[in-house]
Amino acid sequence: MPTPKPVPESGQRFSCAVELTLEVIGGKWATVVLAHLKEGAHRYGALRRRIPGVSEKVLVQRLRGLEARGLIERRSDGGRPPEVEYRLTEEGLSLVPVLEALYVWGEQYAARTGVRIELPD
Amino acid sequence: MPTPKPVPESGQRFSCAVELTLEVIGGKWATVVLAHLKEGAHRYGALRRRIPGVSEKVLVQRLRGLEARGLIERRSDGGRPPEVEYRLTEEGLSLVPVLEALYVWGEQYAARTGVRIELPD
DNA sequence: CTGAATCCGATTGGATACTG
DNA sequence: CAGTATCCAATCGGATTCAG
Repeated sequence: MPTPKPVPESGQRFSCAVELTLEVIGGKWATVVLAHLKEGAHRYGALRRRIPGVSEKVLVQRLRGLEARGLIERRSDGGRPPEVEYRLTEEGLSLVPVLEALYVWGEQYAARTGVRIELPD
Repeated sequence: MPTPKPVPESGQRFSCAVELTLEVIGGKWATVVLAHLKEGAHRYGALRRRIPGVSEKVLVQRLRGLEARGLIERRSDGGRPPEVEYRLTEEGLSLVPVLEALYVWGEQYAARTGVRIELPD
């Protein structure tokens, strides 16, 4: 696995490995985006439809942030109308076990509590 | 496993199981607290020393929130000076695979990037 | 020792309108 | 189609002080 680019803000202290992980994939939507990309490459519009709860601004912020961290890759064909795809990088693929764990727990919690998860599409 | 108490805010919509998980254990410090309690019961002061990056206010907020969600239990002996212990509930124990995944990824990322994790104590 | 209370700034998130 | 640009609200988080 190639070494990823940007190490978290130097000068920061981490007292637990979980703190570091959260520094990289924390926030309300980063893991949701990654969980969808785990299923394969998605176009921008497809991500929007699959994550209706996030605003465009925040979605783009997350995509740019994850790209800067080397977890996802953006591919544009440069045509008109534009066609842009996002996919996990090799580095991003290393997160699959984390994303799986988050997904499985959510499913089980939903089943236990009766919370409904309504998939778009 | 007993059904936990408070289902996330009714009226909210979840389009992916990961969104639901994040609703329950999202935020900057919740998983860090849980990861320490995964190793066994801790007194309040011990948690503070192990998580030097969090302020007292936020630590107490997280402890109260996780308690309300039924993920941790607070036990006080009522003496003076007081002695309070926190531990994972059965419900909280269901999160262990998630916490493990977050921890393992953080350790590997630290090794790849050279980030140092400095344990207190 | 285990908190509660207060004040405040920083960060995040959301609605809407606009563009190549 | 895939974004930008603004403006604003809400939440999160930090430092400090006080208390039983």
